[in-house]
Amino acid sequence: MRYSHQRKVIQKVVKSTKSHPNADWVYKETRKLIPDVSLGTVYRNLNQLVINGSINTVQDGSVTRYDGNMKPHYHLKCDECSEIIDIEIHDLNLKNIIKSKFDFEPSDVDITVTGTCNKHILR
Amino acid sequence: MRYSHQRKVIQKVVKSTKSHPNADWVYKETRKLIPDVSLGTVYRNLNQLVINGSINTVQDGSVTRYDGNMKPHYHLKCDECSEIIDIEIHDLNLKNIIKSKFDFEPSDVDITVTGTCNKHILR
DNA sequence: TTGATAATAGTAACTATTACTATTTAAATT
DNA sequence: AATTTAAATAGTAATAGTTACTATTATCAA
Repeated sequence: MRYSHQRKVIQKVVKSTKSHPNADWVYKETRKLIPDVSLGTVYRNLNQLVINGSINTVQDGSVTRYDGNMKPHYHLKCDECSEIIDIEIHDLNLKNIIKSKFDFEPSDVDITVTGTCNKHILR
Repeated sequence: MRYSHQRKVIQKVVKSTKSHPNADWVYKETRKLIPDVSLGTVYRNLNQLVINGSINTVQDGSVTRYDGNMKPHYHLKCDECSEIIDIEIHDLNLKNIIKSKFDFEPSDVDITVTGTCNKHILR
């Protein structure tokens, strides 16, 4: 893959936030730095960055969000404010459970817990 | 909600399979039984069946699939054949872990494990 | 410096889904 | 049983998110 300034900026934009932005947000942020970048370029580069392992996706209903956090982690999604929060849980051992119990060779475990985040829990 | 023949048939179609079909498959199957059913009717009724707790959804990338299995369960998705398989794991205790460790009130846990199903594991 | 071709901007097209509207149907009321 | 009412429908248009296309521009190897 050849260098491109647009891709470098798009990667920086995604890595700059923990908000799990969608393509449109990335497009708007990138336009602040490269005013005539096109939406197609943003989509193409987001896909390429995912393929070459620089960023991840989080599926939020039918829209794809992007995640610059490359450490293994899971997601909490608040029903009230739709915020997506990264969490790290180790020793969950889910891959081994699945491998032994279900005759399936796991490559990736995706966990999303929906509920209410601390901003909306009344105390 | 008023009775409708279309909705009854759509529900039966979804409940008749473990294949987690998308709306278009449900539409085609329903047309075999009600030839002039419209795609809009299928979507509207699928959404209503989800709301009233008769069926569930599984998000498969950007397309919504439907699941007649109402027992608590998780999903395995094969990278080779795209098949989605229901699995039951009990005592995973994830809600309690999250509640205690992350200041978040969980309502639902969604787990999808991608990998290779037994049809494609070479032995 | 030049040549090959990957990447781009801008736009059109596509896919999954929802919205709209005149007509039909379920079911409550007479 | 006939009438009324509003929910549900078929058919179609519209929308949102994303991908494809094409002429032009930029990277980078020779």
